Amino acid sequence: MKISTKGRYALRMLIDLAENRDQGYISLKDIAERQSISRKYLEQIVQLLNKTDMLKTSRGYNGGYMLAKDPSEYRVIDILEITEGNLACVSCLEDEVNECKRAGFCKSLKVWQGLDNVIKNYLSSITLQDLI
Amino acid sequence: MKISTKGRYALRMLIDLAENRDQGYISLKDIAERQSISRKYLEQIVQLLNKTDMLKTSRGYNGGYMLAKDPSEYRVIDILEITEGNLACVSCLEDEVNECKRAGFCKSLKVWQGLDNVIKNYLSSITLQDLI
DNA sequence: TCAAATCCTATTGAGTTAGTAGGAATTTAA
DNA sequence: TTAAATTCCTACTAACTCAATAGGATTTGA
Repeated sequence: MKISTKGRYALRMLIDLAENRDQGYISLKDIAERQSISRKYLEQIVQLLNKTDMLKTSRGYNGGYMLAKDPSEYRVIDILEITEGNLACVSCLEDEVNECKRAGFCKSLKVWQGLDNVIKNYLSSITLQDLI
Repeated sequence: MKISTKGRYALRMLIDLAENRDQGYISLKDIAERQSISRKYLEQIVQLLNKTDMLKTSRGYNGGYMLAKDPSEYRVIDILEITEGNLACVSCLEDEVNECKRAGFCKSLKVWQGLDNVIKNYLSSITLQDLI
């Protein structure tokens, strides 16, 4: 029941970009140093974010990344779903339709549905704006 | 960010015991069959619960397990902490005192503290009584 | 042209998960 | 007294995930 380094580092990176969003493009080298994260590992994580429209990128000399939108438009839940994968706390809640044969009579299911709700409600309520 | 089979199976086993608590000692064989869980695996999980005062045990012929207390006294959070280990959503929140060097200025920490709170509040609010 | 940066993909050691397996100890019924 | 049914204890393992490391291709500004 742990958030992995991918999700944690991604959030720290985006907070860093939000804090420095008046500085133009920020290189991974700078972020990696400020955040004490391996630059090579951060490269992989940023590619996950880069598949979405969250970031603007500049390659080559003086290149780097910047936020594509206002910090208030980055919900923590979206950041984590991109980097951690499905946030469902049990696998039978990963899909829209519960495929588990026991779903119809499973007494424990309501625990997981409720847990899923409080987690997702909470993470939906926070944006980068709240963290800088 | 998943609850493992240990926690899920333990909860299902205890719900089963709560539902059948007027039937005397219930064998793992019966529970394993009703719940479609490997008996041998369930043996390991029940030993985790058995280290606490949650269960009464009878060995030998016609032996089995029963709840030691009223279902309302079994909080889901306690069941999961015993079987899953520490439920903290990030490792820096596992101990009473946060040992992370970055804790003093980490902007992401408040996300994890808040998430930890909503998870633990929710899981503390549910008992076996609510699930039968 | 060179240096600094992103982009892309392969590999790997360590740890975790979800069991399987075998047998010892205990208890009751026949 | 013996056999069967049960818990108790511990070792093992295949598959998977995590957290990087690594090497180089590509792009771009000075």
